[in-house]
This record gives sequence, C-alpha cells and structure tokens, in this order.
Amino acid sequence: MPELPEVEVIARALRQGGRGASAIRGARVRAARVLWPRTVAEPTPAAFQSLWPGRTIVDVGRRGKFLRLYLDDGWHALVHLRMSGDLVVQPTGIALPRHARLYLDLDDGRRLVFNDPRKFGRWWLTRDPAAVLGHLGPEPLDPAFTPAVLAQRLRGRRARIKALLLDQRVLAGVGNIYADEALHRAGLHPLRRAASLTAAEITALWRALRAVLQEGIARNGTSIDWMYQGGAYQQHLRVYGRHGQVCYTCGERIQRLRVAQRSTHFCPRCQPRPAE
DNA sequence: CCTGAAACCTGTCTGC
DNA sequence: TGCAGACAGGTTTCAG
Repeated sequence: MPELPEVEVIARALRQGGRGASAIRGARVRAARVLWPRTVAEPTPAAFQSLWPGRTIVDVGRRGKFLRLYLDDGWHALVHLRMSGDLVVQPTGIALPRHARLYLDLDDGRRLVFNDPRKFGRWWLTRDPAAVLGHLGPEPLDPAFTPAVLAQRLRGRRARIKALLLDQRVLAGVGNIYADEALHRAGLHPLRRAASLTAAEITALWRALRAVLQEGIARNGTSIDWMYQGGAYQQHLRVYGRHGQVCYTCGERIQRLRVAQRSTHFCPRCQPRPAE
C-alpha cells in the first residue's frame, strides 16, 4: 500500500492533523497493547508494552517508508506499514478495526490503532534508530539529493534500473508504483542496466522521480483506504495497473512484465527496450 | 554483485 | 454457485 508519498501524508496528518485525522503530536501514552506479537520487531512484545506508559510523542516524521515517532528521553518508535499497514486514531470506546494488530491508548481518551490485514507491518521501539534506518539511501525529495547523487548511487551497477529503484539502500522511499511511473516519465525501459544510463538519462530519471513523488504527496497518495481522505493520485497513474490500455502519451498499449519479482508496467514505444 | 525463489499473511478478483 | 489460482502498494533470506 504505502510508498514514500503515502507515508508522508500519514506523518503529516499525525503531526498536524487535517482531513479528519487528529494530530497525536504532544500526546502522552497511557498504555500499549500488542495483539499480534510478530508486529513488534524490537524489543519483545512484553517489553514493548511495559516501556510505553508515560511516554510522550514529541513529534512525528518520516524516513524512506518508515514512520518515525520521536518520544521523550531519546526513545524512538519506528513503524513500517509494508503492504497493508494503516494507522487510525479513534476514541478508546469504539470497536477496533477488523485487523488491529497493536494499539496505544493516549491520556486524552484517544487510541492510535495499527491495522494491518496481511500482518507484514513492523514496529520498533528503540533508543538507537540508526540501527534500523542506517542502511537507507538518500531521501529523494531532500535538497541534497541531486542528479550527481543519483549518478553516484547507480555508478558501476549492472542490475536493471527498476530493481535498483526498489532497493532501499540505493534510494529510500520508492516502491513499485512510483518506480514504474518515474521510469515511464523518464522514457526509460525498466530492464535497462543502470550502468548504461547516460548523464542526460540519469538527470531525466532524477527529475521524474521527484515529480511523481511530489505529485503523489500533493494528491494525498495513491491509496484510497485509510484514515485521511486521500488517494487521488490513483486517477493520475500513467502506466501502473494499466496493462492492455492505451498510453496517454503515444497511444501504444501498455505492457506488463516481471522484474525483480514485481509486476512492471511500461509503454513499449515511450520506453524502448534495450538492445542487449 | 546479481537474479530468482521462497517466506511472511489475508483479502479480492477472475476464470472455469 | 463453488473453487482453484493469480495477484496485491514490501522486505528478508537463501541458493546458485
């Protein structure tokens, strides 16, 4: 479900409210309850529950696809939504969502619920967030992320460009949807070897990545099924999920293939296949 | 270093 | 209608 834009929209809603989601910044946690033990990656579920009471959520941020809760005393909660995770703020009194895996009860009577049908999502509660986030590549929307940085990350890599865009060590936050959209916008075939890209092509890819991610955020993400009323980007996808349909740019039929075990959508005319 | 397969899970949709 | 199979926005681990 969530890639960088979706996680960013959730982080903003939790930080400052809006779109019906109430902010949790500044809230104090009364208790934590783990309903599916494997949801907690660190520490043990029992320790997780006993460490929460009394802690304040000082701020909310994002790093790659990780949601980051800054707590007092140097503690951090890191949340990865993986495929189907979702965060909901609701009154303590009402019924939990169907796939609630963990929740935090706040002093003010609200409850932050982690709902996750497929159970892939993970939480960490730690004083050493770098141990979890340290391997991540640069933030694509950070001013420090320039075409030169992207070129350096791809230098000497013979893997297919699509696979590298999905590799969080190369670049943090891009997932299957935005990778396909960016490659189409840049006119690059997903099977191109990274090392074969020219400087101009890397710059085009850099521009395309930033554009699709920013547009995703501006439209509140691609998904439609969580707390904030988002998801408008879904109507703006140019290749993802459109195989068999007509390319808006050139009229050719969008095709689909498998790259790095992921469905990959592209336009055979806009994104010419490498000679190789 | 690179690729592919499998595993972790549940829900939904498609085709027969 | 029923049921098998494919597929899903992610990541880790392992084999070759």
